[in-house]
Amino acid sequence: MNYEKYSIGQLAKKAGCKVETVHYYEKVGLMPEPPRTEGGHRIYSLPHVKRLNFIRRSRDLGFRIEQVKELLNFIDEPNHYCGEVQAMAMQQARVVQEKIDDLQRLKSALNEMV
Amino acid sequence: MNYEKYSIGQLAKKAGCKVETVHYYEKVGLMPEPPRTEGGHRIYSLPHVKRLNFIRRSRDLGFRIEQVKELLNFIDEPNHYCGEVQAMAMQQARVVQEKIDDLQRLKSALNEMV
DNA sequence: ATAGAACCTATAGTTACTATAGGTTCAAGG
DNA sequence: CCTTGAACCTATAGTAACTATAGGTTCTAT
Repeated sequence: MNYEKYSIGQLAKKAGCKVETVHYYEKVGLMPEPPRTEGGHRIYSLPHVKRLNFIRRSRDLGFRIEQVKELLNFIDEPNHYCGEVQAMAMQQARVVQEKIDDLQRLKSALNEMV
Repeated sequence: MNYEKYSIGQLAKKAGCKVETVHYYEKVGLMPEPPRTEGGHRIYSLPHVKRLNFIRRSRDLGFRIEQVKELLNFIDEPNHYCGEVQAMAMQQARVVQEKIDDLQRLKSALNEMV
């Protein structure tokens, strides 16, 4: 039952980003400070991989670091039942839908050219 | 038949961005150098408004400046019939579709919380 | 004619990385 | 065991895409 462990290089590779980017995300509080080896090397496990993948995808879709933090709150937060949290999730879902609509229009424009 | 004219401030307002951003886009070659008044103030018209709106929406969807330039090429380019241009348009359409899929997944995740 | 809002250029600061420097740790072969 | 080179460490500088500031000029509306 003890999970597989990853070095920062392996983690970065799995998420398709640079080691330095992971350092940066740790500094700004997007990624947690993980356990370390005796010598000080960072040790990651599966949840870290998933979290980093989520961050990368969100950033790639045009969300700011602060917005990604808000999105991650919904994942970290255990009480989804609170009305305020639900309202925020709905608001974010609307933002996402607007982006989808914009992309659909862009795709149509591109396809019309072909 | 002579079109409505806009100052840089009016243009920026219509696209929901800052005057400085328009200056920047001109510097990096996304926006053209427009005609000027005697005194040197920039004069814009409707096509500029449309172009700036397109740039802003694309940037907001996570496209880099260089990618936006490529997308604008499809709009500026008169010969859509060239096979190479069509292939590039199709490639871009696939990139856009991937972003749409990612956003759909994110939206589902958010809606599941509500 | 003039006051003040909006414009001009140039430069410095911010965000989100990305690259470099100079040193330490780890792991694989001898 | 020992060494050697890849991967890691921290800290700092550089880049992309804005954003803000400074110091001055033009435009517009009384």
